[in-house]
Amino acid sequence: MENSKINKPKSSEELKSKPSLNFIELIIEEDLKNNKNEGRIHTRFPPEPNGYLHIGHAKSICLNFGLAQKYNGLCNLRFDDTNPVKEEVEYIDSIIEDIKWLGFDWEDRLFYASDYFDQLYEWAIKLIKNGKAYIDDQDVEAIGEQRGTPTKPGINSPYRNRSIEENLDLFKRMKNGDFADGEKILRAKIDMASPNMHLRDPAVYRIKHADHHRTGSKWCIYPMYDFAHGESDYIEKITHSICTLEFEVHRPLYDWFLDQIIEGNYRPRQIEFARLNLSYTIMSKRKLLELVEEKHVSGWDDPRLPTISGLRRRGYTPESIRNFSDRIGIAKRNNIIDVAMLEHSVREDLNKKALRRMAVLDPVKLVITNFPEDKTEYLEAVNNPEDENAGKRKVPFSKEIYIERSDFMEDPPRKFFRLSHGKEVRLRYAYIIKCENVIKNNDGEIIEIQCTYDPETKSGTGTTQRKVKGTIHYVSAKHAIKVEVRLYDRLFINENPDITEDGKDFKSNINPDSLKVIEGFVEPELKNAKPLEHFQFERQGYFCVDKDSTDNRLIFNRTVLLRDSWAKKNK
RNA sequence: UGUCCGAUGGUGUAACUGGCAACACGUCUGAUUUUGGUUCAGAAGAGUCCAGGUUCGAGCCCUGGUCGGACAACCA
Repeated sequence: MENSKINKPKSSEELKSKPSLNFIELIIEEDLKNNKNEGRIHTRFPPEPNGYLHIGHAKSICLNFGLAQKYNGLCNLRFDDTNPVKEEVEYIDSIIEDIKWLGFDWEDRLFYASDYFDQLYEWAIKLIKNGKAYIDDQDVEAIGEQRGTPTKPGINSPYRNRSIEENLDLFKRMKNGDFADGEKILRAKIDMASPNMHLRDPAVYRIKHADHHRTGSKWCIYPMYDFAHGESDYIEKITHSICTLEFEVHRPLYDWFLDQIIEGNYRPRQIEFARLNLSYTIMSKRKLLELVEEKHVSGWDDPRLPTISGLRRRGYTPESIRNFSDRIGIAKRNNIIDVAMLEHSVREDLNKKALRRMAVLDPVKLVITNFPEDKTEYLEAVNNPEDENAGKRKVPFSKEIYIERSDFMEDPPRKFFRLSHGKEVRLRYAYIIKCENVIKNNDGEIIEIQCTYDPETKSGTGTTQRKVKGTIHYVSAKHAIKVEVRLYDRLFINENPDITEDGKDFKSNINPDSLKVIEGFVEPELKNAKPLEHFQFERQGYFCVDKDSTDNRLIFNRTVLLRDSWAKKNK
């Protein structure tokens, strides 16, 4: 009878019908099956407002909000604002803007840990009353010394066995402002010999005479993360509290604090996953701050930064970031994702959406000698071959045009499909031209290319039998708009910017050529382009209008290059 | 002489309660193409960290190693 199980193949139908789940979804589905927490799924995204959100946060946002959507649950936005000296309103605003932009909605569930300060204070008193917390008079150093090391147990504080009454009184006086910062601290009474450092009587409440962005001067004591976080989850009825791996060691403490207050069957569960790492990118908030403050970049929204606001300004779309998040998956092992994956996600999205335009970024003048002097022809051009609804436009064409310097070569290699002496190419949407002559200046630099065109080869007439291998883009000289173009490249030279020579820090790996500002010519259709609009400059890449643009001067940011198998082959 | 976590192609993620490894990115061919883009067709690339064990059968289970990561803030 056992044999019936032998060699039973999986049918491909079976495999298709079951989309693979990540380990968190596996946990959720198990919980659902057991009707845990009445079958509710409730997650939260809990940023600390001490910096701008980055692509790593986007992973977490997509995870938390995505899980809620998938399982018909809810996801709260909760600011973890328990440390007033590090947190600022500017960050709150940017975080809200970024999550909305990514396309997620917390409805009326915008919360702050500071909303719960009263309740948290009550629970702290409960801890004291139950003999689970005490006031320590020692300073940071003394407490640090007593904590031991991961391999050496700590020792008890001399204040560990104060009476409950004294603790209660002292705690109240802490709250009332009778003590200076650091003079007293409330500690959980757990186990100074625990192999888990976080269980060695961790801090619960510390004194900070600082105004809070929401509670003003009401408090001069503030709860620590470990205490506030789990209890806030409990207050909000969160079922799955998802955070990154470094909090794994905190989980026993998360559970311990919960144990002190929990009533009934409902209980939130902390689950950890591996944070996102991207090659050639720095993700640490502290280091990003450093780049901003030391002006290595123009600000938090510098298009070279992996911040959400930077990516937005660079020209990334919310869809591309969400798709990226889906693609990279969720697991517990440390990872470094190739930025090529991110770039693929934008190209994929922008290919479908971006209107095509012609732009010459490194211009050289080309004169069509047999084209009438004052004539302008308006040629019909497709706005987006991937989207019929995008329509068409007219592109001006005249005797003098600009083409890309790299589209002409005097000594072309094999398989060079562009212009060279005596060779022909098609001008996109226009005619086939033939190079007759080249004019150089005294330095040997080409300043003008002279060509003839064949009027019989006009695009779209369908009469042309002649085939040419290459098609190049151009902009009519007298119709061209001069614009600024910011060419971005990766901010760091190293795949892992943290690997440096001895004595140097990650900033020694900054790519000196991460930004090149140039002037180029674009077709007149672009005249009224608005900030954040996306375009594909044909044969070059995707570009996005920068917010620094004015009526007189358009500025484009290069989002990403087009794939270029020719360039790759010739590397 | 600690505790916790992890280990699958170059990268990342899968493989449902064990049934000889799939998908995506990347790479390389070729076709199509008025974007050297897109699209399409195809290829190469791992035998799952190591050693044992259980089993008809192990990437999945067990034991022991190895390697990597996290933890000693009155930060989150």
